[in-house]
Amino acid sequence: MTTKPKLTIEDIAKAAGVTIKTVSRVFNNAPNVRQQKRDLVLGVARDLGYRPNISARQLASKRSFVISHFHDNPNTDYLSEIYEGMRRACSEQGFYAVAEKLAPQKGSYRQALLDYLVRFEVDGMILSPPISDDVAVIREIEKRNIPYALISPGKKKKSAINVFIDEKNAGRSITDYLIARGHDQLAFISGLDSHAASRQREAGFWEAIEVAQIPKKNAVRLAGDFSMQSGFAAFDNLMKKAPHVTGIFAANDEMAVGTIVAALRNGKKVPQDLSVVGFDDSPFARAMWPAITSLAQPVNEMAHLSTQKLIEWVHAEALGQSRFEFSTEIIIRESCS
Amino acid sequence: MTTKPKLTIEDIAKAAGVTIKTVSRVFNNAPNVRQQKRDLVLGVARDLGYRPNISARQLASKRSFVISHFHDNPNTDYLSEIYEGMRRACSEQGFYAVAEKLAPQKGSYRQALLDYLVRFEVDGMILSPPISDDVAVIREIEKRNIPYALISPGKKKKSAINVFIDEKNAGRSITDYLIARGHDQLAFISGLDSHAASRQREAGFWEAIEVAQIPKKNAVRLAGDFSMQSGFAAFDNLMKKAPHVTGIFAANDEMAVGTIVAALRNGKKVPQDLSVVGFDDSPFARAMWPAITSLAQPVNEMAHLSTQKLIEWVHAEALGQSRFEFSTEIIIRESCS
DNA sequence: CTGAAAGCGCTTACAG
DNA sequence: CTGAAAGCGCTTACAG
Repeated sequence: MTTKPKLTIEDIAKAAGVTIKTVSRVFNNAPNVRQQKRDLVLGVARDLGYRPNISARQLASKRSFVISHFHDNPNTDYLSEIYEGMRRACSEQGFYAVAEKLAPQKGSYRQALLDYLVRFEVDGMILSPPISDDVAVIREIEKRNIPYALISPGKKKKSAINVFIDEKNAGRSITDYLIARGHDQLAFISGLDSHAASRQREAGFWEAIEVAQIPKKNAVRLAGDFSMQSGFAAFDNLMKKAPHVTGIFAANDEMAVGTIVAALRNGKKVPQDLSVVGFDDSPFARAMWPAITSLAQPVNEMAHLSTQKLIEWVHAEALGQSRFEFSTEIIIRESCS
Repeated sequence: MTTKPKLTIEDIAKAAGVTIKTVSRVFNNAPNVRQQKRDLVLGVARDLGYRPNISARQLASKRSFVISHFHDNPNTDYLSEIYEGMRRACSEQGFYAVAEKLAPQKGSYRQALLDYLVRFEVDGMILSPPISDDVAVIREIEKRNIPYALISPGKKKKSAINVFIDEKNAGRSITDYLIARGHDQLAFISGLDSHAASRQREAGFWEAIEVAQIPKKNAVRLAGDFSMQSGFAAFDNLMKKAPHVTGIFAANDEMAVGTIVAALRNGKKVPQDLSVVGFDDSPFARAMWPAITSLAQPVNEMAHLSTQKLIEWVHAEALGQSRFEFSTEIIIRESCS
């Protein structure tokens, strides 16, 4: 590409009347610079349109300035929210965001991760479910002292950044919502058991039932795996096991969609004959007809904060606060009456 | 992160008994190295586990080694296929793949693109629909002499890499499929008119009808915008305008899903009462119930080839072959009888 | 065609 | 706390 006369750290130093060391410090958020000088340098840099050269920083500092999200999850809506949150935080701080999909055919997570870590020498990693609970992966990362963040882990790690919602409480509140609308014959469609979130959401479901003093026999658990197909199957199962159920809580929106489609095929109207609520507030939930009432978690913000805290950790070379809980909300639409 | 003793170009040069210049040439696919020496160097590098330091290359060569996909398209399945294809090609060649989502609230494409180009100094860009037909964006890229590739452009550019399928022919062939199954009352649900692909698929639809000598009045066009909601609306429209239609070709799978859901809600069975085919072979098509017969295009491969050719262009500093057509296939499932 | 050296734009010990 | 200098690992003119 065409190279216009590129500003260097020296140009800024001269223009601000300081040494390049000071400029370097300012751009690395290092201590020992008076606020006044910091503002001066930043002002000059902004006026001149200076941006530090990433390659030079990488080479000199032996850092990669790469934050990587390692994942194996077919939910592209979820993944793209994470990527977008990461990308925002990275771009604010002069880092690169990389999303690495694990190709299952390539062998084990562990081997793929190892290859990856050796290759890119990332400065920080973000893990999302189900990898955020993969002890072998976490062990490899810790062995290399790479700062990392866990999004929605089943088990929080003291030595990592943990960003999460209260899954149980979320499951509880959306079940409370079903109950408040008058439903007392309920079903829960689970996700994959390997995702801690599914188990926790289920715990919330049962808690709501207990608190509302609904007899346990009036509630049923249907096994799913987060896929739309498992939502179809769950509905079939429901018709066999508990056809009297009127309120369903699916552990994610895709299964809610599957359940609704299956219900329609069987001549049931949603929400008149059957109320269905989902989880995630995915584009799906908005797009479906009827649009799906769903519990929303701020995935984009969670990824953004994870990345910010990760970058702070990289700079400070020490982990600060390690737990960050986000709140959720129920987005009310038409699938539950 | 922990730094193990890092191999440099000098270590490889010594081990192979050549100068660092030769090693550098080998890793840049530069000419003037005998095949024998090339193999020797690559062999030594592989044995020792050497990888060139990207930052050093960037700094010395003034290249960024970044290939960027600039997009504004809500279809995350499509986007993730593109990203994955790019990422594979980049990782094979020591480049970075970056996906940049245009935040619509930030103002015009053009401004966002400018900010972006200045900021990252990318070595190559990939544009996908609808941006692959945005003349203002293309003008800015050409002004800066940045190599770029267009995925599925409406108008091919001689000065760019064009990777595409024959959209019209694809639309023709899936319509032929509907006709061959005995349907002679047909509907086409269009996508956004700003996407050339939708117009071309429609042209194929009408061609098939003409060739099959089906009276034009037996076919109808319903306006959609690629969203699931527009599929719902299209079905409603269809019931008003042409309730006798039995075969529907939706310009993408999301609209096919919407149409099917709407049909189910209205007590119609798919495919018994209504056959529906889609386009893209998205995860949606596979997951729906009934699973959707759809025209598949190899998006991942298209992105992979675009990126490979882009990197070749960057290295050679000249554009080679500029047009690459991919073939498509119909994936037959249950939504069309 | 090949070799020795300068240089890319930063960061980081190391003296002062 | 600050300044001058070395150095990160490559590529690229520039002499030979």
